[in-house]
Amino acid sequence: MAGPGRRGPKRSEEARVAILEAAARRVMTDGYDHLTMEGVATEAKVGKQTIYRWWPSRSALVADCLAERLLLPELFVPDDSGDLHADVTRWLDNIVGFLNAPGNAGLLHSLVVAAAENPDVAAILNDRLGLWEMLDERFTQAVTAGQLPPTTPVPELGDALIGAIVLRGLRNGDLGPTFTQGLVQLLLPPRET
Amino acid sequence: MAGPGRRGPKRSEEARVAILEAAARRVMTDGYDHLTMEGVATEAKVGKQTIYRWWPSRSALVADCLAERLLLPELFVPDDSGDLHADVTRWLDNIVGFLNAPGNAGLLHSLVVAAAENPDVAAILNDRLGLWEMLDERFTQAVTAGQLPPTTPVPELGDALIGAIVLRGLRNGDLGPTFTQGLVQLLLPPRET
Amino acid sequence: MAGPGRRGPKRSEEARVAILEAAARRVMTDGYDHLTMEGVATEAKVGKQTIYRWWPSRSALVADCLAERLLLPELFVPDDSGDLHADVTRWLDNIVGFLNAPGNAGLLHSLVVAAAENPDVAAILNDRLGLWEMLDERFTQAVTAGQLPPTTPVPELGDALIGAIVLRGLRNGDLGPTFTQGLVQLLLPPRET
Amino acid sequence: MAGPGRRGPKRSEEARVAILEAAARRVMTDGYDHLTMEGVATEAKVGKQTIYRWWPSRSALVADCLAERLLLPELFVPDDSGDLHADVTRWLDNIVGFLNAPGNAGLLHSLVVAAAENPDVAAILNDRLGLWEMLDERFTQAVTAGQLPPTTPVPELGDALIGAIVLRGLRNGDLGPTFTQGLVQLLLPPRET
DNA sequence: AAATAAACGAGACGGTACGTCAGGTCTTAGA
DNA sequence: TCTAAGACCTGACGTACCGTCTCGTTTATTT
Repeated sequence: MAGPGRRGPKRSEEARVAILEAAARRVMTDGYDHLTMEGVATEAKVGKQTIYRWWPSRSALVADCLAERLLLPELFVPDDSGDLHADVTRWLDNIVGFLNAPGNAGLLHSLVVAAAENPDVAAILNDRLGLWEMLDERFTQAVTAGQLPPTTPVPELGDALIGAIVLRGLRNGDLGPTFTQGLVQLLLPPRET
Repeated sequence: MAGPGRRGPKRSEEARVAILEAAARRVMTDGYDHLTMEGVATEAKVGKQTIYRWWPSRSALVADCLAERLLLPELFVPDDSGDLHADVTRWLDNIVGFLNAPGNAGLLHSLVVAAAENPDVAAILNDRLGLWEMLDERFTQAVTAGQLPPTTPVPELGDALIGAIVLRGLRNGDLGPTFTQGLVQLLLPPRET
Repeated sequence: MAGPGRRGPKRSEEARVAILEAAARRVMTDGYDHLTMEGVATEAKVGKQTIYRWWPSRSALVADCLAERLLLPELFVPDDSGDLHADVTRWLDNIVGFLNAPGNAGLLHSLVVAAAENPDVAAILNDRLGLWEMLDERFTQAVTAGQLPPTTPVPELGDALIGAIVLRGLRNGDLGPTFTQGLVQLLLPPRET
Repeated sequence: MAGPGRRGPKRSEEARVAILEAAARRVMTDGYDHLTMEGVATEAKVGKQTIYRWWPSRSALVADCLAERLLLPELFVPDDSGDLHADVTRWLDNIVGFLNAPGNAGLLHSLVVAAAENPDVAAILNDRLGLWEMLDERFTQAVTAGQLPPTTPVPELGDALIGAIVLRGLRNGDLGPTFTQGLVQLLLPPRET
């Protein structure tokens, strides 16, 4: 967009940040479906056109918020302590703990809606957030280490894990220890003791 | 709403059906997020008030469409042939086949959005559609029959199965045989040969 | 627009009047070029769409204000006392007095702009206001009565009279007795005494 | 361009002319009310600031276009052949011919609007264009020569003449020979035969 | 039968937000 | 230091729908 030998003023970093922060704040408080461009513009003290100049839609705005870690600040990297059960359990507890935190009640709903409405958001959630990537890595490592059978369908394992969480979350179902332990027991081979 | 000794005309079944069909058509063609009450009213040749008289919101409308099987006509009942692998594989192929069908491209997205925005829709998808219920039943039966270990966390198994499908669908990812076979292999114990 | 056997609610006279009055007020205070649809809507406590439903543009709004005598309440009918000089002088003084009145400073400018931008406004000023028509009538009568030569080009006489006033007004020039007397002397044959 | 011993570039004559020509072109084609600063800047390949540096408003731009004869190239100087009727008739025909020329349809409207909205434009039209001045001169000469009575209110005569034209033009009325002849007959004393 | 009342189609109403256009100011890089 | 480019905040544009509220018509019960 901005060539190297471009004339004119540079994009205002101040405005950019103010917009993203306002958008993230609105999503957290009111949910994605009550997010409006005008609301963001007002809250960010910015002209509407400044938003539309750089983002084509509110979902693109949310995608950028995600990319800048303004909505999901934590990375949820699974540990690699050698104990797969423990690592996955801890990872699950982290995520579930985050989703159960007071302010994050509607966040999952918002992100799912945003992702369903805009492939870019889905892509960001996929790639930039790295949930799948990190799980794949950890599970591939587990296969190498013999903690998982070599025939394990790693991608499906990730989908099943995250999918179960999302589904439960959408239904406002139980996201407690019963759930996480059930998942671990279901998806990981019995711990050899 | 309509007392026994009520005066005046009865609720018009014609209008009711026209509205639901128009709504279902719109969701199928344009997606849930482009569904508008005015659009439905126009397409159903009905006054807006007639919609608002009976449904409080567009998501309630979609919930009713679901309940009337106008959006998901099939029931996806898992077989019980005694061969769990085969039954689950067939069930998965049915669902995936439906989702991959030409007209149903955006349907999953629409339903997820509707469910995320309105708990009633989520409840309908849960209860009335009976996906979880039927899976639970089949898996419980499998536990009884010794096809699954008695410790199997049945609810989580259902969530993992459906969750993986939904997640893949949302990302427009591969919903082919590799995926379904991977899921079966992952979630069911190895077939005893 | 509204057929005779139309169902539905009737057009709200309250809203119609509020809009016209707000528009007229704005034109009087701020001038036609600062007239905005949003301003009118706000001042009339009306939705914007209610304005656009009935008037296609702000000039149409002004045209209607004129037609309803909200901007030019007086009719400026020339007398017919038999004394043409006196009658025309009185008519001129009326008009000039109106234009010179405190609140009406920018009105002429506004109306000229509105008329130049929208033929409908021009037509209203022509026909409904009846300036030309009344002058034509008076002058035709004068021709009949022998107060004007039979060859008098009556339409041009009206244009010259009104045109001179408009031109002076636009330039914020002198609109005093010198001007009116000059016009009378110029355009009417010398008084026979 | 830059004189010797001068620091920094002088005002770009190229830019100035390009701006004025673009503005004049826009007024001729789209009319004054569709004239935009951004449009002129784009068409003149000039930064907006370069316009605002030298002209405070679009009406000032139009005023300058007038002053540079980019909009009204002709001067409309009345002849002084000794025959007042002929001279005025010729002058009227010139003006009317210009206004009736194909490309000049909306020009009168545009100029009237610009003049009504901005006194500077009105002043330019008054002074620089010299319509009134030249008419005054010619009529004063006519008075001296005895072609007009000594009591003729010369300024009002000019206003009546030009005002009639403007009014007719605004109403898109007839600007043909009937009109011009009528005006001459009305405003000038009968030709002495 | 007449009166009554609800449901219907139509659509006007006050609003909110949309996405765009232009205004006028300010900033940057190039000549 | 003037220019071309263009980002910025502001505000109005005209449109799409929202959910509510009349209208006048059409049924279906009571009285």
